[in-house]
Amino acid sequence: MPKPFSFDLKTTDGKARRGTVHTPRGDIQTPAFMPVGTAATVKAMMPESVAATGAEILLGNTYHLMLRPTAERVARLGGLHKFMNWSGPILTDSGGFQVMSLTDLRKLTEQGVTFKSHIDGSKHELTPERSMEIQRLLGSDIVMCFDECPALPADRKRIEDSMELSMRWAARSRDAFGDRPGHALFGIQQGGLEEDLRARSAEALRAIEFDGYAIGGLAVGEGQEAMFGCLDYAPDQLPTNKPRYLMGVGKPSDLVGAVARGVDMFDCVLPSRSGRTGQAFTRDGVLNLRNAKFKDDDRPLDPECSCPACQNYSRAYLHHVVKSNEIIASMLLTWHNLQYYQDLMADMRSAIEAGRFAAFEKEFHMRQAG
RNA sequence: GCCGACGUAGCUCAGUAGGUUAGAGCGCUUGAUUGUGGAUCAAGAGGUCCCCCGUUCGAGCCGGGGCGUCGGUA
Repeated sequence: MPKPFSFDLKTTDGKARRGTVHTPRGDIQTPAFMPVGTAATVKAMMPESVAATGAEILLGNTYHLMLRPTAERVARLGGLHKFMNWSGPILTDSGGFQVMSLTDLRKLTEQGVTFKSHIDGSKHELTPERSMEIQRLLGSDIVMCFDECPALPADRKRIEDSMELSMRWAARSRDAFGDRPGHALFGIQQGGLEEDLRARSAEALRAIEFDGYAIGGLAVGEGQEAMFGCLDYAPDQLPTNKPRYLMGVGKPSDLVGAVARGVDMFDCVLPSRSGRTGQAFTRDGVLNLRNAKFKDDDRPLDPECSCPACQNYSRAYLHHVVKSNEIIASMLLTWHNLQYYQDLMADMRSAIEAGRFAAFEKEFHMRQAG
């Protein structure tokens, strides 16, 4: 059987890596950005439009889908790909992040987490075993370990205990996942901003063996400088021959800095959420389309962008529909932001291939600042 | 013409026995947003309390007059 899931590292430039993740549902060129489609939809986007931006893989979410419409129903209806009309690979988060983000609605034990549904208040239990089962029912191509992720800042004891729990859960996730050719299981490194804890976490994960390794627990309140400080060593602690995925990151400058430090994959709600709140990422920095200064601005959002928002509409129009709360505002700005993110990743891939990533990084920062 | 109600922020309205710097919601002007609770949060600007006179130590509030809006009526 041909390698059903694999990673080819093609070339490196400094620490930056250019590779390809092969899956039965298609290849993913890395460094890659994965749009977030929490509830079986990238909000405000048709799946074919998401594909048109160049995205090769999407995220789905265990927690949200288990509550509604439930994993069993998705399975009965033919799996998540068919259900949401996305034929490419899908990575599913395990619900671990909601352990943190829904902190008021959950109870944490060694066994797992009990959530109170934010929809109707009903109780639901999530364990490593149940998370694996849900992600299998969804038909996820890249399954994430069930982990726990403390918000920062947190004291060392809390971070250490949490990391060790996540490592025990990683082992349980591995056992529960079993052997599923064509489907990958990624481990998630924790350890906050403590280098030795990160090292111990990486060691534990490498001993278990995964198809890819995520760096979790970052971009949770520590700031970019501290995050980069951690990324100066964290990726190096993970295997070189497997994809490295920085979870939940980030702003364009976060992506560039993380690629420079050896990260291959990203996901973030920022381009889609910001699109819905009027914020646009462009080659010349961030624009907030709510701002009154765009009322009479006849220029395109980003003249170098190929997306429909930039090709067919003015900043004045985008301002108007944002202020009027029109649905098309979310559609156009989300599309633009996702296009910009994909273009940024493509530019980084080209720069690495050409061995000029350092120069790219410099130019990027100059334009964003200017 | 007469009777009645009303007049406070851009809008809709609160405003407690008359008591410091007059409030709310929405809107407006900004900012935040990182493994999405279609979420949320933060900051700011904005007032001749319709006008005049009076009572009072002190008036958005009480009295008189005027103006305006709305309703009723002839």
